Amino acid sequence: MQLDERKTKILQAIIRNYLETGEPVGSRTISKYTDLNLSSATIRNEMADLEEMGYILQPHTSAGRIPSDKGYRLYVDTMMEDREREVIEMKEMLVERQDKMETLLKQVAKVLAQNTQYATMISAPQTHHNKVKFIQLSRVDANQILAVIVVEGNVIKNNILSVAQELSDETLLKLNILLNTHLNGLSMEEINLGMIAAMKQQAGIHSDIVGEVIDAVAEAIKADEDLEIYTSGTNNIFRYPELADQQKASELINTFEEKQQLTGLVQEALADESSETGIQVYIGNETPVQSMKDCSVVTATYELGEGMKGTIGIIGPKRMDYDKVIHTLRTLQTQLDELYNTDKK
Amino acid sequence: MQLDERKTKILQAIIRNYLETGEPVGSRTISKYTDLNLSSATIRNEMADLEEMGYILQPHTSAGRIPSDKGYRLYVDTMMEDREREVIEMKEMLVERQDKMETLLKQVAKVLAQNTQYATMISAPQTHHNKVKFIQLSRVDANQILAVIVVEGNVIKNNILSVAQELSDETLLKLNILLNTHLNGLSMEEINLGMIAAMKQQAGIHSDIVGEVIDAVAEAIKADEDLEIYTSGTNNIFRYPELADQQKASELINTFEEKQQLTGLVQEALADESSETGIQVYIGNETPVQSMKDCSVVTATYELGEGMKGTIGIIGPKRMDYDKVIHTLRTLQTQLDELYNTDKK
DNA sequence: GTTAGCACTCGAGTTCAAGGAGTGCTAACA
DNA sequence: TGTTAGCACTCCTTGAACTCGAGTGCTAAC
Repeated sequence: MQLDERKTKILQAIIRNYLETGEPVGSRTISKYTDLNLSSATIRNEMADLEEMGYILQPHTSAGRIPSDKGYRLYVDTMMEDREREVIEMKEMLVERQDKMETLLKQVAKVLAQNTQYATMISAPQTHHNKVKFIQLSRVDANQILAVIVVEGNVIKNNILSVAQELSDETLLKLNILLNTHLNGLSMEEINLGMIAAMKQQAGIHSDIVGEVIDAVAEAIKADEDLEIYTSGTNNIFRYPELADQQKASELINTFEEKQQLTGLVQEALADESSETGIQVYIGNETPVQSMKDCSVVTATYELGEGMKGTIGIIGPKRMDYDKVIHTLRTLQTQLDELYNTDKK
Repeated sequence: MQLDERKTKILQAIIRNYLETGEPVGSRTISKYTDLNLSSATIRNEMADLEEMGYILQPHTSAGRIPSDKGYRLYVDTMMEDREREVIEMKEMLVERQDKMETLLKQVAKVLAQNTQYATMISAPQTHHNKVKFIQLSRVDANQILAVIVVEGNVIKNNILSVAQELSDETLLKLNILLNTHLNGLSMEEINLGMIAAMKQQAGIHSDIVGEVIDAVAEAIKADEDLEIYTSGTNNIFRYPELADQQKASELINTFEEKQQLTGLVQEALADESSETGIQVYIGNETPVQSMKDCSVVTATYELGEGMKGTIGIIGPKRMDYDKVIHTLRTLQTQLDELYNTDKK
């Protein structure tokens, strides 16, 4: 069987209607809804075909039809209109110039959740590919040393370490020079054992302290291997009856709380380069996170220059407003881009 | 009417039973449950009295009784046995030596939630009363300066600031000395405008840059005025049917997400010094957070030396296991204390 | 003061019928 | 040959009536 133009129009109408109401839609509704001027009987025939083809399904006999995952998929891939919508100017809300990355990301997640009425997540840009820009040890106390490491993208990590024996100003200066000459310009992965050994040797009598220091530096650098994820709008799921029952709500909320469960989403989004826009749509079982099998997930990757890539995700019911979500994410991508660039100036 | 011994025993039995089951408890149950050897009829008479006195109430005629807020209050204040319980050794789980305060607190919240099966929150110790210990400016780039501020308790704040004109090494050194001499040993509140003006003057031709720098420092210091709160176990509320309906669940989850709504709890807990143990119990409407009017909240303050005080909260149904929760919190208090002290070594 | 007994209340759960939305099929129509 | 009207059928939803049982309050007897 072929999906001719009329079938397409009917399917589109079914999906649109279902997106709005969340109720199964019957033939009579469609017959009035569209400009096809067909009777409900004809629509019924077509609907039977569409069901056979797997685009829609009936929750039970004598109920209307709802889109299947396959139907949504078709809709997202080919049937969405690129209708212009007023997207609330998120930038305005964002540019209160949050210096801290963390606050910015939290803010983005929140604004996005308010905007879309879905649950949102955003992963902090991964930085362990970034190069070390600057290292400094300073003495805070007689036996406490503060290590500050700045990497590209102005991400700052720091660590306080206790040393058994007091270091002189001179030693500290030497160590600073040693660390900077060896490590500057290297990415975190490039720092290896051989290099550390070499540095220890050069440090001479202070080699044990260097060891301590380097360990601390390495630790500070590695600290955020497990990526930070911020979420917002979790309780928006209660807006959609199909997700709001105890079982599902509990699972979803758990997923949002145990954020590492969301890493799968981030990996997937970053890995899949198929779409040039960096926007992906996962419908139902397509999503890599088990607890979201009754949801749809839209992810977008963003980039804050210098290769700092992160992922934004919107999680809602299958009948989410794909047009709006995708459009919003696009806008957000460009706005984050602009924000980063004006930031540079 | 007087609350004699028998009435007390019966009330206690009602509460105990209700804590376990969550169901209204009837006279027959009590008559068998206790060692009083009274018939259900007698119990009924006593229950009528207890109801009149306001300790218990009936959801509807012909249902059993449930404790009122007043009943719970009496129970918590006077009737709890200090029965020894096995509290799972949280310390073991904590002492994986989390250097970062943040990770430690998140861990505490999580372990506590797993332990008690309630929702938990923990506020980061407030540091703006603490004294500045160390300030350092370093040049990262031609026109980027890194400001690092360490305050008592080894809390580190940092900020990258852009300067229009490049600063020489010498200027930087001067500025560092200037900042340290003026600000060291002061708490954040003690830094005022007059002092800043004086510093600007001393900086001479660099006064504008000093302004910038000090603004940045002030900003970095003030950054965490709004206190950090970490939560865990939100979805535990679904374990208790009386909290799990859509309306309440949604509100509660929202409160946990919009963490600033929890600040009320923290303020209250820190303010109220009535109990020497630092443990407070809020039942139903007693809680300062509106959305928790159907819950009970137990808070404990903890102290990590050097005046860094924070708050731990456990939020559950009114029929929470007060004994266990309070006991667990006590243990946690001492363990955090020990952890801090071994940390110092 | 305690208890047995009994009538009564009220919610939870079940059954049943009515109502309605929606379907599939058939036959007639253009 | 495609479209449509019509009709019987299915199945969910709603609400009323009913039963059941837990629990109560009250009274009278012990």
